[in-house]
Amino acid sequence: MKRSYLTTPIYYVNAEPHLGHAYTTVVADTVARWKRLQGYEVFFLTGTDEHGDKIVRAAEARGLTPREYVDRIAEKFRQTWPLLHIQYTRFIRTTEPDHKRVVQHVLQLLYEKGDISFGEYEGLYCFGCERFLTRKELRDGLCPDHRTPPTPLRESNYFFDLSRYQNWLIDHLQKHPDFIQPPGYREEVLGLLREGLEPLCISRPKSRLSWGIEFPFDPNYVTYVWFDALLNYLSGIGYPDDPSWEKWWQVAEHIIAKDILKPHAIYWPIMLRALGLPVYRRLHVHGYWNLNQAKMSKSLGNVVRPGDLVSRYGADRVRYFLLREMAFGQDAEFSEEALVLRTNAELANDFGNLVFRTLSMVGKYCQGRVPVPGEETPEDRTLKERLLSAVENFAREMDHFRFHLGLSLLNEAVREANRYVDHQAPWELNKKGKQDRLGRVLYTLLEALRVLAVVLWPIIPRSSELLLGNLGLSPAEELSLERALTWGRLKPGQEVQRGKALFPRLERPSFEVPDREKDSAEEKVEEKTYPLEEFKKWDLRVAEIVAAERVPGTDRLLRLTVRCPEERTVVAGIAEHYRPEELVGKQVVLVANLKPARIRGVLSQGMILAARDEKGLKLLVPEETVTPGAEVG
RNA sequence: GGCGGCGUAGCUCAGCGGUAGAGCGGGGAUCUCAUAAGUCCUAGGUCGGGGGUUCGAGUCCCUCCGCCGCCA
Repeated sequence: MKRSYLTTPIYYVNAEPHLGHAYTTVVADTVARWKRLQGYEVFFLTGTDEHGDKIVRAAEARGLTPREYVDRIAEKFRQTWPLLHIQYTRFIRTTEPDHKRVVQHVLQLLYEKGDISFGEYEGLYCFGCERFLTRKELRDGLCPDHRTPPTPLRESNYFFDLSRYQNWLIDHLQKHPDFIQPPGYREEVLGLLREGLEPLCISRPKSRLSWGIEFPFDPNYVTYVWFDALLNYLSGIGYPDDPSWEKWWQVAEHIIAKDILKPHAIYWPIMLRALGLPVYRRLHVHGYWNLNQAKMSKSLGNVVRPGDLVSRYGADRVRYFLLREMAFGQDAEFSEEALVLRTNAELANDFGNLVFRTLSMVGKYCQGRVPVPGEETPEDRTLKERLLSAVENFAREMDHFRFHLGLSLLNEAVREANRYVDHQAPWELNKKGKQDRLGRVLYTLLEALRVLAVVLWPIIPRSSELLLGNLGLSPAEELSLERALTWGRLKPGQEVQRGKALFPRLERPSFEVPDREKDSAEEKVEEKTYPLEEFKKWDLRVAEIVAAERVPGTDRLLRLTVRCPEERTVVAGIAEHYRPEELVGKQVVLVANLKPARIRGVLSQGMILAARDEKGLKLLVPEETVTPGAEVG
């Protein structure tokens, strides 16, 4: 059995999930699905990193214990991934007892081996920040945050001696050129290694930080940062107790963003080496998404929340854009405008429309059944061969994480198919009653759709499965690369559905700030009707009320916490009509892109819709329960 | 300060020694099965500035300018 073990980093829970997390995880999920298509057994690990003083401070700022805080944020991560159709095998948290045991086991082992030493460290400590500052961070000799001089402080800590393994690692990198990909990052690591490695401080005294994993041989210290976090890749597959960990570890591939290259490319291999374990097989490093604010709608704000994007554009569109727009390894620009333009052009106009026009013609000309194909002509063969060869090249690119190149190859094949439709003109064949020829042309197109649906599954899983269903096929049967490439699986006579458009074309958004004066002048001459585009500016969604309480000192105001799907606070003037306790659990309609307003000291991020007449006020609610965040329109 | 990367058509980028490319956007034409979608034609950009190597340089070397990483 071919196996694959893929990991994302465990995400640090000092912030909520953002676009960068989403990208890494989408990549991992896509590769996992790609491997499954090829018949691999896959273990896909993701999770959260939950120790450290930043967590303690973030928790304090919200009046929570670290435990309460990490539970809350970890849950947000866990809930975000299904929205993007991500299917991981296991979600690991560094605060789990199993993980703690592994970390302690490893610390003990390395301590006994002599790789961990105790030593004194001297540095500049800021009591305000509760941490040591590097000289680089200082501004005019002062702490940049507190504007106070740092205090020189000595502290004893445990250190992991990296330098003993430096030459071994250089050697390993030279013998395995594709250990770190793309190659630019390998060069960077070799550069770092040539400069020499300092001992890595891996502890914090408990007096200063208690939120961590205790050293098994010294209860006065806890582990710090990387030692704890990196080991998740082992504890996540059951190391050392569950014997199956080894079969996964042999094929481990890590996917990370470039900001954590050093720990993954240097500390981690050395830790593994010190433990006497084989190093992972490969490290895949990607770049950053730069947010182009000018081309973003206002309501998304500074941090792009994956849940927001999905509720606006749908998971498949978002996944496609992320993989298509970024050359893996390099930085890329993110904007909603680019997302709309790209997915309109490639998913709606080219691919979606090819699907729709083909199924539509089969409906009209063949009674909605797979036609009996007539004799194959060179044109048919050419389309088939170009498509299959595009898929082969796509496979090569996918294997190398060059998703953007792979997808552009499939786009070329889609264009080829659109050309084929125009040249063969099935509507002409139908008029002239050339049934055999018509059957062959539409059969060829249906087969092309089948192949595309399967190979696109790793990128746009939901749409792929819908399409296979419309073709009268079962995804469970068809989702195999080998089967995809076997031409002629569709059986004449089988019923197909046209279905709805897979990727409805989106209006091109307007991101310019509206010119108020001009708008109002126009409104005066216009009647009080507005084009549809006006309505589409409003982001209306179904929100579920998870908490409600009166705003103190007011008669009319309630403070609501809603899920849509992210959590928001909304102030609503409905206290005269609804009691807080009867609202919890109710689904309502939220205006999600209203400018936030502070009402009685509470920041309200949206407005709840209600109808009012002489009898009072009634909230607008969906007829049946829907997914929180569902679009209203 | 050290190491590295980048700067090519309006936008996003490919090209890495031999007559400047793609996609999108824009402009024009056309079919009508289709999601105002498809298909066809169309962009004349000192390839950041300057110098050098070469028969010949976005493509190699040097230097300057502007961005951006990593390290100290």
